[in-house]
Amino acid sequence: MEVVAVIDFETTGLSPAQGDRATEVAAVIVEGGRVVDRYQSLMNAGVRIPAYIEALTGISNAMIRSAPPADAVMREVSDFVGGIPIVAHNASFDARFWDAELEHIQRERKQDFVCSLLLSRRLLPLAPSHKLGALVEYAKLPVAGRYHRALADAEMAASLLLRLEEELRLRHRVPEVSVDLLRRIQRASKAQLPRCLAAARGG
DNA sequence: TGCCAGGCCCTCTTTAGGGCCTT
Repeated sequence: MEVVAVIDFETTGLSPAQGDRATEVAAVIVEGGRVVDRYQSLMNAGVRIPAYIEALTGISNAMIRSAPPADAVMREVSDFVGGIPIVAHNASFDARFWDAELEHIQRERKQDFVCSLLLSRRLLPLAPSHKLGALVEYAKLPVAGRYHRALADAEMAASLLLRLEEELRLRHRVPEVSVDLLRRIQRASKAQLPRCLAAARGG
């Protein structure tokens, strides 16, 4: 598989359209079946974190007060990721924040997102839940740290991505897994999936 | 004042509703 960046945001809520902002971002570069580089930073966007989200993530308002400005962090992380494909767990969420935070620094996204949640629903249909934590447990992946911290979640989503690649190679006998194949799989309906995989096998 | 996300997916569906995910 080509080089990809797996990213994760912690935020003040669910919707940038409602004024929510990022509080932490992490990106890990996956190449040759392993994580080869990492970026992580808290970020101060000047928006108060609700108490229940402080409890969820462990990221407090005090921690954010001493964090670097959100704009500076977004310049760094978007330079770090560059134009390579981005993977995230429930990518529609992270893509909305990625786009909204880039807009604050007058930048635009250069690539599409791949969603490990949609891929897991296709490729690990028997998992009792497709939450990141539940998939880590189901697939017996290493717990990389505290859930709901950006770097730990990005590392675990990267492990999940590699597990999905392995599933395609070993169970579905796909000789070469590409980002384009992942995009086709996440777009495919359950009924279309067998044909999609057969085409990827070369038959 | 009242409201408050959005996309995917399933089904007792398509003239719709509700659960799952992300924080």
